[in-house]
Amino acid sequence: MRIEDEIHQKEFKDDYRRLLANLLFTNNWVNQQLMPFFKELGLTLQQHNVLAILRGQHPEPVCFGDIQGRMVDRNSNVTRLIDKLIEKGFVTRDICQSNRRMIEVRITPNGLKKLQEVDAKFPVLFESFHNLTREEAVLVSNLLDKLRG
Amino acid sequence: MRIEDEIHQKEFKDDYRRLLANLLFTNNWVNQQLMPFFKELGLTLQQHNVLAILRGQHPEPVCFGDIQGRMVDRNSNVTRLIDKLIEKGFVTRDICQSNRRMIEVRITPNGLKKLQEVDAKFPVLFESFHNLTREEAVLVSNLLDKLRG
DNA sequence: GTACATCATTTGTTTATACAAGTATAAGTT
DNA sequence: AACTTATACTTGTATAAACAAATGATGTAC
Repeated sequence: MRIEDEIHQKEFKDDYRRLLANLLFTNNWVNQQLMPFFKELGLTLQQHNVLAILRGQHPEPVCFGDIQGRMVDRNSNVTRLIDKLIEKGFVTRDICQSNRRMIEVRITPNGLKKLQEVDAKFPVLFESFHNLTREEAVLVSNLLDKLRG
Repeated sequence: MRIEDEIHQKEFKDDYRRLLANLLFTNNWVNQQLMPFFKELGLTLQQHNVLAILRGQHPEPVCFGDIQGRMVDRNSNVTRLIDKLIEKGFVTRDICQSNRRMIEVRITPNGLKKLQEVDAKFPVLFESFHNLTREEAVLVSNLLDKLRG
């Protein structure tokens, strides 16, 4: 469905403004599919992002700064995210002995199990993305890279 | 800059997951340019969106439902957005006489002036968008339309 | 015209975001 | 060693998002 129809706007002043509206609108659209998906699994999008980062380094620990630098949403407050994940038993935190300012975060077996649960249900989540061919997905992704400069 | 480098991830499992990460990341990137821009002008992104919708119908009023349906971010609480805009003197609200459940919202001269102020500074905001050619902007926009189905 | 469903907006509550300021450790300087 | 600066994380706070429930006006069925 064209963005003009989605937001009941006849036309945009130029193609760049149309793209801006489309990006923001599409992001909301994506989020509204992601949020209930992750909620059902007892995670938020950001919490899942952190777990995936930790699994990527497992069994090595990751410190807060590295987590932040690898997160899709850079504005997340890592301290509070990790607090939540500890509550749920998905990660552990320890003071790094070589630099006591840093915190070593590790994913637990329970955290890994939760990620497998997420992975098992991923195909459902990605159904809508297959409205684009693989080639188109690559094309959009590369153009977004170009947009950011 | 490639999304892989932005979030320090070597590779993605598939092109669709890469696109998902790229969409979310790019949206955050866009927002971090938009937010300070609008903040400096005393508006939020959603408040500006409402004002632009009202200007589109001016001098006709717009009711809450129509505002919601035209907003880029559908989750916004229109009641509270309008409250803020009234505080700032940019809109007025009146009960619709033909259907007293509805609220007629109108943009004020001050609201129009604020929008002109925004428009005057828009070119700066859109500089980064010109990393894409007009053709590329159209292409991405159309592919996003296709993605949503 | 009373009862019931629907519609348009409002309010409440919980959680998350944005941003600034604070604390503790480490590293560099004189 | 004392002093400054930078680093890595924490805390506080004000605002906004998400979601459910409530209010009040209108339309519809009987």
